[in-house]
Amino acid sequence: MGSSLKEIAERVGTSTASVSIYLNNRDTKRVSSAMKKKIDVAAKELNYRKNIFASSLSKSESKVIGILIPSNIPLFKNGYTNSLLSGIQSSLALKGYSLLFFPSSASSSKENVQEQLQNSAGCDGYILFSTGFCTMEHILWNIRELENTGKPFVTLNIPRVSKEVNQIIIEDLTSLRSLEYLLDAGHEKILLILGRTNGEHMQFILTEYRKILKQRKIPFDNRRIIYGNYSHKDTFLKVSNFLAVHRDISAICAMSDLMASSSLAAVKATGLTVPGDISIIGRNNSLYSELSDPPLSTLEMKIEDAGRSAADLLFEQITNPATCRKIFISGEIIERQSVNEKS
Amino acid sequence: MGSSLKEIAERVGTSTASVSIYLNNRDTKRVSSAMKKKIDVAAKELNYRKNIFASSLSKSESKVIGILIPSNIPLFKNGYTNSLLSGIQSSLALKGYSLLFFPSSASSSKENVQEQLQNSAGCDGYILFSTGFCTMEHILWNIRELENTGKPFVTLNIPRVSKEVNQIIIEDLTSLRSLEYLLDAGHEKILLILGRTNGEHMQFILTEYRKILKQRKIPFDNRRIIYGNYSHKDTFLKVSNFLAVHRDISAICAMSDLMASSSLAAVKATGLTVPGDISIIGRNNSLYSELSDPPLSTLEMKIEDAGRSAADLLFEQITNPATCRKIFISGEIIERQSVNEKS
DNA sequence: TTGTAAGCGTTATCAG
DNA sequence: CTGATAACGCTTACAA
Repeated sequence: MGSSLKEIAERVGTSTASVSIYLNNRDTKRVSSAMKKKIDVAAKELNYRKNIFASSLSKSESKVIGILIPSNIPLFKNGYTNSLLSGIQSSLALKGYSLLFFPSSASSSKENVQEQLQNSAGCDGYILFSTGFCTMEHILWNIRELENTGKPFVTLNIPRVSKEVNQIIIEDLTSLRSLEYLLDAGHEKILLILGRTNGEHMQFILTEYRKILKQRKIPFDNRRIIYGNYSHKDTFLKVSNFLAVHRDISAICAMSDLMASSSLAAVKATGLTVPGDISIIGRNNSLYSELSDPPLSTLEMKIEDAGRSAADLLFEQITNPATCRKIFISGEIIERQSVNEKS
Repeated sequence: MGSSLKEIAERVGTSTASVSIYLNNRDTKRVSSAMKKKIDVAAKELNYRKNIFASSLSKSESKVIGILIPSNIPLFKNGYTNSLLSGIQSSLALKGYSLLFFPSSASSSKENVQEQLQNSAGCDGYILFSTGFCTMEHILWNIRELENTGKPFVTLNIPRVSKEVNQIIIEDLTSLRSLEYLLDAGHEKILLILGRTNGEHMQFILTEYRKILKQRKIPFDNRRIIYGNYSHKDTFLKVSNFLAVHRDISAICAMSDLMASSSLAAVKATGLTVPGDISIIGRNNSLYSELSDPPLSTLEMKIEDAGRSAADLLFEQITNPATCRKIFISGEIIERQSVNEKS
């Protein structure tokens, strides 16, 4: 039952100072070994456990990292975000840090982060996420809020920002490397499957898309873009509808493995074969791509590495504050059996 | 920069008490509206944010729930655990609770929880997970540790325990309902694909397995059990090897959708068809089962519901401590296109 | 080797 | 309406 240092001290007849010091450093010379034993016994009997709030307050160091996610949709549902988190946690846990996830009920991504930050003072640092829903304006606002805390923080999953902030930049977040891979394989008529119509990420990708087409002198055709909402059903339906009308494409480039899988299902359903008639490439190297029949080639984005890097960078800034850094994570194409050379 | 109530109070010429009370209740009558405005200005200028550690210490209430996971392998990697967490978070966030994940470096599940608990006093409650790796002995030990904290807690993902503890019992964790479904469809020679050889869950399932076979007067055949380690490669390999020798089975019952998908791939690779030659059923109703070709029938376990229930029960125990409760979550079979009636 | 006491930032009580 | 002040439980000088 919530015992305190004071209770232990009283029981063994010493000061809280001695108890605290011993419990935090069993090798201390400050406490006699007789007293050490007594403390051990009392601590066990009283079920002593350190109060993290008292300790953090006293030390002005909490070993707690606040995770700020600008959305109030349920956490831990998105495979992509989970990989990021997994990377973060695996690295930070080694260094003895806990992770704190705040509640939020606001509706905009801006207010969400603000709300989470409201009761967060005392954390040793923060990691700021962004999602596909965020606009650049909100992202910058959130960064400003975070700067005002005076605590170290790093941003993750956000397109490159000119501001002087610690950033892990997942290059392929805004690249179309997988599209270029198809292009290099000789495909020209390609169906592009994006996630959502809104959000900053997709804007970057669209810009990139036009740039690539221009470079290769391929006309831009609005009809060859589909928004699959990262949903199996949506993607399946939209690709099916597309194929019912347009059979002239030779490849599909999807911005997630899930949507690639769904496209695969749609292609098969129309009687076409992969990669015989249509080549498909996904993104993420998630299990979906590996389990598909045929296994899908994909753009592995090194998401977990990104999470780990974020943690490492944050740790660096906490222990030894230095000038801001931007770290780039670049992925690679995983070749499996869903892409053919186009002759 | 970490400003405090005191700074605000000094700047506007009042006491910390007034500032605190106003900031926690904007409608208070204690503070004059003139003073309210001044406080607002100062709070904004100084970037005031409440220190969660000081506040929690003072109130003896933190609005923080500790999540105890008896393993130090990276979190957020397992789809099953993530669903549980998602359910928990979605419910607890509504009630204003934060989630705290502690680091741990120990090797045994018992020491892990102990370590996490060590610095955890001050949380308002705990949720104790168990994994397939835990033995019953460790689980019970962990529960005892938790009882010693005197704080409310609920256990999740643990087989039913006779002790008086709050428990969310996921019935299908230890059921073989999907196997019975195949049996009911007329299949008798069934390949059972379990996860791991160790851990308490699988022991329960094995016991259940023998019981069911006995009831139906089907001989137990050790060779018809494969351990897929929840791994695609392992499962694919082992099922392939199995089929190379034994072609007499008519169905496969896998304890995860992933392993079901992998089995499907293996079956197809040998030239057999699903469900023509072999029926397959998975477990979890994850996207894997939906995306497979053909889509796999599966046992939906209502994992997220379990997480939500855990959160709700914990909240109930925090706000209005009562006698312990055990809540049962039962799943249902999702019928898709991978199971045929065996004539 | 040990005890005393100040302080961490909030909240809550109580007297005005 | 308001200001002192004593908690909350722990850490850390500083003294002894």
